[in-house]
Amino acid sequence: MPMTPLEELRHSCSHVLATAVLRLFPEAKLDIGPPTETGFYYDIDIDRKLTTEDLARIEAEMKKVIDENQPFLRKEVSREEAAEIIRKIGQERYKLGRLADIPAGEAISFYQNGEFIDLCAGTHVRYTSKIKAYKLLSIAGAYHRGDEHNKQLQRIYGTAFATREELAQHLERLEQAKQRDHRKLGKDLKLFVIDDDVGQGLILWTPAGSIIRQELQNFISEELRKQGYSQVFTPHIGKLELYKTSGHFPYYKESQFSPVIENESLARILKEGCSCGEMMARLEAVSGRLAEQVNQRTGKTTIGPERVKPDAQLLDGFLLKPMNCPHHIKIFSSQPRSYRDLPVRLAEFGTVYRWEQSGELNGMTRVRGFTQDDAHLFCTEEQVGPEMIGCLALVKVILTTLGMTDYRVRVGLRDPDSAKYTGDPENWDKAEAACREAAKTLGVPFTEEPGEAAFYGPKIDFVVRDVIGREWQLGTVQVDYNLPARFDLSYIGADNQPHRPVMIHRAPFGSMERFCGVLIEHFGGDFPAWLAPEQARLVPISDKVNAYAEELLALAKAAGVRVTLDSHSDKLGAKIRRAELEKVPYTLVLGGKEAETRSVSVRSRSRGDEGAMPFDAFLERLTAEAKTRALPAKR
RNA sequence: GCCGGCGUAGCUCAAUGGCAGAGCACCUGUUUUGUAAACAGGUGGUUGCAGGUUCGAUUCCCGUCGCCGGCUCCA
Repeated sequence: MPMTPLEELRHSCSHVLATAVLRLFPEAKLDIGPPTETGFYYDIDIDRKLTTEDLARIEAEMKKVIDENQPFLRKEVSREEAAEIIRKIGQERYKLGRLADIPAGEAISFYQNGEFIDLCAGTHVRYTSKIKAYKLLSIAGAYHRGDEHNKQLQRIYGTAFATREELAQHLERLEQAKQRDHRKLGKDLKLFVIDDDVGQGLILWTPAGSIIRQELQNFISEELRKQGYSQVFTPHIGKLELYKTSGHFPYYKESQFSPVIENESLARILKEGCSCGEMMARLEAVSGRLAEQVNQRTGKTTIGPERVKPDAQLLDGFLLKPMNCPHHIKIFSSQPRSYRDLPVRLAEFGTVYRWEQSGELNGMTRVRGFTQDDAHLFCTEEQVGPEMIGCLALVKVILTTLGMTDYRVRVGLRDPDSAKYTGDPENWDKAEAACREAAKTLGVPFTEEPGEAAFYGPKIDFVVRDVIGREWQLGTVQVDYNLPARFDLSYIGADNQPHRPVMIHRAPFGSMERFCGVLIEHFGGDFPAWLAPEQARLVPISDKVNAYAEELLALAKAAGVRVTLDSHSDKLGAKIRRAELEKVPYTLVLGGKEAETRSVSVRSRSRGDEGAMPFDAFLERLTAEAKTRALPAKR
């Protein structure tokens, strides 16, 4: 694929970067330096730690390279010549491997600018002087070939644009992004906190944030009722046995909190003096009975003999649930089901816990405990298609209501070359076809991506692009033929024979935490009235009208409005400013005039001063706005 | 988990190998205000935590915890 002019510019800039680095640090070994969506980087292996001061030096050296106006010259060579050049310039360490990656028959080329020559498919701008606006941004560690078993190189990130104005705009956008970062706004607006004493990645929802979450949950619950879902509640833990049956433990052991071992089991193994290794082995082992059952239901050796131990050695314990499905499955299987009962749709705001690596945690968007707006649908083969469509429609309604219209849909299919998938290929074909058909009904562009499926079935993900261009995987709908077999689920069909239901997992928001995080940034804290923790603020201009203000406060509260009264002795301007900074949608100014006419002067955060109106009329307007879940008017 | 950077008042940020400071917020008083900051005073700190070097460490060193930017990962 040919590079766009901007990619070409950035790629050239990364060569200039490498040129400068080699001038300053001739011993540096280079790996690769491609353009990215917003800039470029170059991965460099060098013994000294690069610092931000080094960045400034490198940037200064880059300016010289650019001022030298070096032409970029392309040279096509044979594989042998290429290896020879790489050896000559002392860059064997990574470049020989990169050379080996080039498939036979493809052209092998070098690009040279000044003294610097690099194995590179191109393309480049003609002269280094074409690079007019660039900036080095940061240094980061990056594993060679993205594999954590390889050496970690130092990656220098930078960006470049065609003009200085565009570069300045880009840097300005980065600054704006920082201003609407949910971690900053979450602190400023007191939406959530994370406390070390509670734990990393564990969100404490403060009163204000809880209102937003509760409103979202109310919203989604309303939609679920319309669509025939049943609400359920299940506990935060489940026995290890349950997750051994489902296959989550120990298969995903690395990303789970350690199990809680029952006191009796713990006492027994302490008495036996078991090592930690032996303890883990016993925890992960299953009974012969379970192995036999699961293997029979799934029709293959899902649980190998090495994991089977005598019953007397097994340890009992509980797992903080990493998923809600096993609990919902147990509700489904708690009574006989007829085909007439299907589909059974069980929904829960279910909190799950996963052991994310510490370096991965990020505000509300990557956490260790989170609440999925989860549901599991148990249906017949024939119902998979229509149910999928229903799920997708739900996600669409939600995103539209919130004004999140910039999203794409990804149909995750199995990777034909991988053996990690469970279930028989026939079912996979059917499920993939159902996903594809359902996606078509959305009227939104979608991509099919092999390798993106879950191990138990294909899925449809909604990838939302936020205001500053980042993509977030939020809503997801997944088809599952695996768990119904592992749990031996059945329903009685019209033929009076047992049949295996199909499960659909779906979560329109994904998790409340991530979704709220993205939503905070989406609105930049300016929530629509229905979500705003504080919907209106009464601002008396002097304490002469405090009594009137108190009266309105009581009336508004009685009408269900989230309202406060600012009775500080500040001047009006200061109160307005405070309300603006706290992003309250409506500020109601009260003075003598208003008190006489039982009115309020309305200042809308999105539209400014709107003049006076009767208080009752305002209440009606706000209530309607919240009820219809209207989006804030554009400024 | 890995690489790098950073941890000073509730927030934003100063400062120094020698008594830790400002603005905002908060409290008190004065002011009674008409659409983005009235005035004055006051409270607030084991400088993330734990060691070491030193007469003396917030500053230098080691460890640890956390945060930030990446990498890896995300059923």
